[in-house]
Amino acid sequence: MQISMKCSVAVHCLIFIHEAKGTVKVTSELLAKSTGCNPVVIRNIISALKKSGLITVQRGTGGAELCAEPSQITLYQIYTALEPNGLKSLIGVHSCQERPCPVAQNIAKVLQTPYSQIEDAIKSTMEKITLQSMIEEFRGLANSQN
Amino acid sequence: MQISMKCSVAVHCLIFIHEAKGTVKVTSELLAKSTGCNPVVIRNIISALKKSGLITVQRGTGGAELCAEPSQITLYQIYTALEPNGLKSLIGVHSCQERPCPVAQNIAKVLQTPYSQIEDAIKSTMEKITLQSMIEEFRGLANSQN
DNA sequence: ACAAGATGTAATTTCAACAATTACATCTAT
DNA sequence: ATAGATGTAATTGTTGAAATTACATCTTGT
Repeated sequence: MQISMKCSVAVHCLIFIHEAKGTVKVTSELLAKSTGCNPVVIRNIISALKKSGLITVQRGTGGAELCAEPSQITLYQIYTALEPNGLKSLIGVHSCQERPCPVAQNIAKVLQTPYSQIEDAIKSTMEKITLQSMIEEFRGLANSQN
Repeated sequence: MQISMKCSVAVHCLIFIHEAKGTVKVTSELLAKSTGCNPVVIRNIISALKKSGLITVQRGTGGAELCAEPSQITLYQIYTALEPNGLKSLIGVHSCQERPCPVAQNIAKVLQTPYSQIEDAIKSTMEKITLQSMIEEFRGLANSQN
């Protein structure tokens, strides 16, 4: 599966939560309106972010807040919060090991090294991207919009 | 969508074609047996590789052969042969631009920079991986199997 | 105490993308 | 001509993601 929309929606939510701080109570209903997703989808994403310690959510009364400075939150943290299997799920290998052909029996192992290299490259790139940088980008865009 | 199984199957086919050179005629039927895919799926993959100039296929009589040295064929070439949209298709962004919220209106642009960085990282990693290196890996594994 | 408004999650439905399959036109060597 | 391939369009599963439904649980205000 792809680096799914979930990740984009999560970043959306985190920016929203940060920018709304002190002005309004951020509920799943509100985030659903902003992102265009269903409230339950939002709650699942929010729940995953919470389990990873990126945000706190006030049970019952509602309201989400960041747990850390945006400069300390990386895109990789956000991604892994949402994808328990991590980057493994990004690349697919066909299964054919039981077949009587030397290529079939070894293809999975042959692909392991290249695919790991790709995963590592994605990981280290994601680790360099912070929520802070995305918020700054957002503020620049939002200001020039007026 | 993911770096789909198609890519793994394509590498499988290319190794097969290379290793079979001079021994048997490599038909889509044969590749289908080895990979476990349907012959038509193989023909589509083979057809894409052909259009990119990586292999030649003898129309009518059958038989596929590499067009270049394995050391000159990179994983990135293989991948782009199969995915016309390239790495763009790997990362999904939710659409919410029409919504009356500054975050919603700008999120797509905010994500553009990070996602481009990820795509570039994947691309340059894939460009460093050659069919040659995968064939060597395969031969090492196949030999130690005996 | 209890109603209102939230979150947390399980279960189901919907939907889109991918792969498999069917079908058939076309090509090449014998 | 025919046998054995490739090239592709069209259709049919199949699978996984997202949306939705439903309901249990929590917190605060009254």
